[in-house]
Amino acid sequence: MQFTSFPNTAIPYLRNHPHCIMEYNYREIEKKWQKAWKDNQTYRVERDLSRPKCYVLDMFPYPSGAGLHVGHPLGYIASDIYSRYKRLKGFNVLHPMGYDAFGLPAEQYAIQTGQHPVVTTEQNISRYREQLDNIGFCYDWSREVRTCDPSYYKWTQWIFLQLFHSWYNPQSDKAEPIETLITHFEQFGFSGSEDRLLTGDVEHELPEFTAQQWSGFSEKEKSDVLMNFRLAYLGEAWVNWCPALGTVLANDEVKEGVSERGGHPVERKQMKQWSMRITAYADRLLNDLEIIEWSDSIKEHQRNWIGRSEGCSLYFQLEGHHEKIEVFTTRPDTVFGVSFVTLAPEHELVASVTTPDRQQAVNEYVTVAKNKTERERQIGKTVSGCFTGAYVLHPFTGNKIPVWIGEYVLAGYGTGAVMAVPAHDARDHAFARMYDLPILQVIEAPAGWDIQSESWDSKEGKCINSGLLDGLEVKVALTTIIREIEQRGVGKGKVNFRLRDAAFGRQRYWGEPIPVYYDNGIPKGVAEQDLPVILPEVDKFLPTETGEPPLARAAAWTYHGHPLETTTMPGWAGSSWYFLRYMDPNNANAFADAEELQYWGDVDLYIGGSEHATGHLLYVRFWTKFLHDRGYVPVKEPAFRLVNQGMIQGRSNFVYRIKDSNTYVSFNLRNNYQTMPLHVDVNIVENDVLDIEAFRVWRPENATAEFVLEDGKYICGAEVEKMSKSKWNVVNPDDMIERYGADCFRLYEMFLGPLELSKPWNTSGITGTAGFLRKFWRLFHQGEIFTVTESVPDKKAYKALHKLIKRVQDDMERLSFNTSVSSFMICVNELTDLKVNQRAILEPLTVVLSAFAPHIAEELWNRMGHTTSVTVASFPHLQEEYLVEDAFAYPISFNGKTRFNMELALTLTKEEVETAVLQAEEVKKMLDGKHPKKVVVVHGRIVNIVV
RNA sequence: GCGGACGUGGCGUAAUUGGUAGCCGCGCCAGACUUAGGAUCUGGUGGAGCAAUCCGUGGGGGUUCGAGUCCCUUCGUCCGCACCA
Repeated sequence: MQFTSFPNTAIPYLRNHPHCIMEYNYREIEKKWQKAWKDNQTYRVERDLSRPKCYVLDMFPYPSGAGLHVGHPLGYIASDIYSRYKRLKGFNVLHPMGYDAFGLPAEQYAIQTGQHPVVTTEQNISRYREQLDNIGFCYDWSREVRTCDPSYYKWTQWIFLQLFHSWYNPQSDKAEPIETLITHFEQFGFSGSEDRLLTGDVEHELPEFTAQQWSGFSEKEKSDVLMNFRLAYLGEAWVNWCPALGTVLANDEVKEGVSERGGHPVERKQMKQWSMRITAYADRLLNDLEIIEWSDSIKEHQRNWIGRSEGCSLYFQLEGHHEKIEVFTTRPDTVFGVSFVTLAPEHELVASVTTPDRQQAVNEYVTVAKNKTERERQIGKTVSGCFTGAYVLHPFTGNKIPVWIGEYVLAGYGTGAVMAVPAHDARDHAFARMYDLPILQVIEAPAGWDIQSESWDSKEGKCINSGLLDGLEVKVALTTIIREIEQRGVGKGKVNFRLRDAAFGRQRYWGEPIPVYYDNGIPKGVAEQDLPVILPEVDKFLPTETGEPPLARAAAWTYHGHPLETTTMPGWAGSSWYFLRYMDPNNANAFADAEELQYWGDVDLYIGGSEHATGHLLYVRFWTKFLHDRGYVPVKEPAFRLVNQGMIQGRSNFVYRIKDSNTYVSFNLRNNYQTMPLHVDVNIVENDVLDIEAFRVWRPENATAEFVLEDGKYICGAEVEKMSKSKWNVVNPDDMIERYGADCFRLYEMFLGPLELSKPWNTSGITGTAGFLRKFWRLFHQGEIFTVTESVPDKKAYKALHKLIKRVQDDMERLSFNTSVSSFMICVNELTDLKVNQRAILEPLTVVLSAFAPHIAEELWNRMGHTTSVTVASFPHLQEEYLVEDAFAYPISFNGKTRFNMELALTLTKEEVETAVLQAEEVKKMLDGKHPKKVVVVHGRIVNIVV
């Protein structure tokens, strides 16, 4: 373990002047030790093969202009405590922090003010750092990373190039260099859409070619073919276009049809676009959820987002055309119930299959449907559709089946076409009812079920009217029909995913440049040795007059004379691998050294918000798996254990003004008047009592305010809302620390409740933890004098201490921080009652507390004569013998109801306890001469007498 | 609609394997010290009742000697996803 020696100046501070600070002066103590830790680089961490590693990571923040409120540090405090605990337990703990510094808000601000995002980002970062430093975290700041730093994004670009130069081989089930694919083409060519090489989101047709044809292709043709396989690729894609932000957004950046940042409308648009083939990893992303310890809710979100469904594709031959319509269905067992086929309005066959007489109606319908935004489509859930005039032939019966267009069919899922079975699908049913299409029952429904008025969607029942399937249960029918479909060559068993490839290009300035240039229209990766491609200066952070992204404004935005890509990477690029950079943050030759990667491995504990469930947490898993496939990192998953801290909500306070007056009525009297509730700054309210003087100066118009009081006080109303400026309920950690100290603040945040739970912030409770720290401090002082004795403590004192040690150990593994804080309180209460001031108790107690309240612990540790930091102490060894009891007050219950307690030696056996209990006077009285039916004795727990 | 989380005093919460429900803290009540208290310290505090006692973990049912904890059912709150074929 690294030995941290303290400067000599710190030592006489205490021993020579033991009485110089008599009361707990947190301001002085905290400032002093924060400086000492910094000067001594106490939290610096190096690879150390002699000790087990532990990697504790916080999701790094986006440094916004608003700074931190009390909700933000919750997870940081938890991870800090855990890190300190693990250090005391002998682990070499990597606990870094950095900034996710590229992103939209800084750029929007830049557009409004002309201020360069570098400047505002820098300012926001220093503000964040100041606030973080106040709390006394044990981050190794020498490892800080910023995603906007060229020495960092050089490697983000490098990883992009690896993705660009790789493809996913379904045979080896991993990513490989694109060269292995080229070799394959050179030898075997490509056998078209049935080729097993196609993976992920490659649904569109890629014509087959022979090896010979391949070698005859031009460079451009080869590039176009390979683009269908690269893991980072440029392709036509339906994207979420946000006109207000002037950029494309990924699916997870769109919530309810509007942009997550700013709430602007988003529309579907087909664009040439850089994308990430995350769909190639869909199965592994799903399956490996089994091997990681993440919360059920996050895993469920990811499963939901990936959306795996098993079924089959099925071709319907168009009558009078040589084309077929391919549908995807999870219910091929209902194929005999198909009464029409529905295409998405965007489906590519719509134009060619529509008959002349239907042309006008179809055109009108498609135009209306296409122009609707996603949001409008979601809101207007009315059934709508249009007949194309075309027919397909049923693959089994040969019957003619009409082809319709329906808005309820999504272009982006499956093949954009469905076989409609109205009898067994509620959506098809609604459509059929609307347009009076036949409803053919093919699965038995419960007796009395009217299939004409409601569909039977359940996967239960026997097949009827289904030829070869008749009499089979659904589950059996499914496998039977898929086999049959494949034998007839009309389709094949298939797994479909909801997950789409991720849009990667952003038409914005403040992001990593994509290291690609165009050589005669052929996209090529910038050479590794030329990285990083530095973000250029531009005159304005706006698109060009011709609508090109801001980077097109940069002078000489070229690479060896070729134009460079003008879109930039999305916010999630830099955060998809930062956990790796922390292991070796200053490496100029690699994103991280292989030995560092090997030593630190994966993140042991990752703490962050659940809002990243389907964005960051999916992408970081994807990139990790990719880098693993290509042999760059040893781990398959970035984080073994993930915990989502709950949100801290605001607790707003209200005052009640009488209408058209400047008079305010106290809460319980408000209904006697016509009043209007108004938010009042929670910082001038304590325990719901308004500080009237502060209120008068809060706003000029309040100077003359009058009050209707109750019991001489003005009581405010309260409500739990989101913490936000406009609601005047923001509580700033700096204010809390100024008033109560960082240690107190840390304890209180943890004391609020379980880490994962969302809860409102209520400042009143903090006096409890403040009182605890004073009480703790008083254990070490007699009046004004620091007094810790060498005498031998009472057994009871040892018991109190070891009870605490046991609790904290257990709690740390469960991440139950709130119960630990309460155990500290119990312990200090007990030690105070016992008047304990012995070193043998107080020293280990200080070490245990140091993980939670490091400043006060360091100070007292120092006062006890130590010249090294408490952070390099060892967690006290639990001695169970102090916890052993020789007697136990058995609760004696009758029929499960406890009546009284009986103190009995724990050496007594079950039988002896039973005898002793039955002889007791109280028991005889309760039994009133009757014989107990049964006596249950649980040793050391309870006695239950059944009468 | 589907999925997840959760319902315990006035409030935040605790109860580790099914074994004394309400630990710890806030608030509240009383007292001490004080010119004063939004300071500090001490004691009390689930509800009803003078009391013995009774009731009590959203509601109902079940398993068990024993259920806050397990099972079924129902209601409510929060969070996801949502025409995903």
